[in-house]
Amino acid sequence: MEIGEEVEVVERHMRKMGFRWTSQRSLVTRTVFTSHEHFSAEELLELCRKMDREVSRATVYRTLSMLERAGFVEGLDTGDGGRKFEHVLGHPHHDHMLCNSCGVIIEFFDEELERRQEVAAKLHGFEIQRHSLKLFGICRTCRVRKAEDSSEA
Amino acid sequence: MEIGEEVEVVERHMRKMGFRWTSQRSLVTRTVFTSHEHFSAEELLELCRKMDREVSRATVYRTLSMLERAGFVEGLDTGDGGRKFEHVLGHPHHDHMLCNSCGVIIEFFDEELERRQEVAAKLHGFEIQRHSLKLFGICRTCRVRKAEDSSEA
DNA sequence: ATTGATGCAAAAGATTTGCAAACTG
DNA sequence: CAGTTTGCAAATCTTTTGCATCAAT
Repeated sequence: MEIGEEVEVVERHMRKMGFRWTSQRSLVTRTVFTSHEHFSAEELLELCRKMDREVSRATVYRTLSMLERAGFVEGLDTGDGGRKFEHVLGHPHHDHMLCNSCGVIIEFFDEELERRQEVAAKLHGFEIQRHSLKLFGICRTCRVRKAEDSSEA
Repeated sequence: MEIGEEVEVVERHMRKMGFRWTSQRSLVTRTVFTSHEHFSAEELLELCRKMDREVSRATVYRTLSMLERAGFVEGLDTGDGGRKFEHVLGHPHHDHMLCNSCGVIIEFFDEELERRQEVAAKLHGFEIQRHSLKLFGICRTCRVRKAEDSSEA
């Protein structure tokens, strides 16, 4: 799916929900779908301001939260109090590994993990609406680097 | 393990690490291990102030963060920007289900889930240090209540 | 024209920090 | 005693909100 299409899907959905489609909402939405990395709200604001340095912080925050509630964007707590976001459209579900050393975020998916979560939920009569699985640790690159550092020393 | 013992374990560990053991650190630690629910930093401050209304917010925050870094306390992002904490000593690892309706937090554990996470990590050369799995949805009680509400209506 | 959306600046909530004074080892 | 830790208040950081103005339908 190209970015233009994704933005149109969002626009149609928002209009259907009775929201107005403004140039700001279009800008923020385009920026969200152009960003193929995880971004914080402030980073999104900066990215938007590169296109239009007049957008207000409030509008970016409001639009981001609108996109999140509509399910086009998902928030990800980074474990240290921060939050990152990613777009979801045309981006199948996945979980995350976060490197405590370099901060990189790796996406992964495991069918069996998904299944077992449903099993565990059923056992408690719990109905899953969404889930969040994060593995915190050290990524391959950092492990290699550390191994090298210690052999050099 | 009784609360006194847990506090002693923490005290010994902290002293060994070269930290000083003050009345405030003892108070915060005792409060953390007395709390058998998930608490926010501000709630912990209030609980501590019930024992000693002189403790400062900064000290409670600093001690909490010290306990977290030492691994005696774990933080849990509630998905809406908030953070809750729980003590870990003598409290085996578990994951959480969070009810979006009533806010209750259910703890659960599934051996197979743990195993699969390791498998997924290995596949990416990633070394897990800790993980966080949260299922957001509706708990049994709320589901029953909703079913009743709709049949009454 | 109506009503929702924007921008601003102020407010709010959570946590951190600088520094003098108090306390621990 | 020396070096930590505390308490306070101010500073940060992130996000939200009130309200007058502007714009989409």
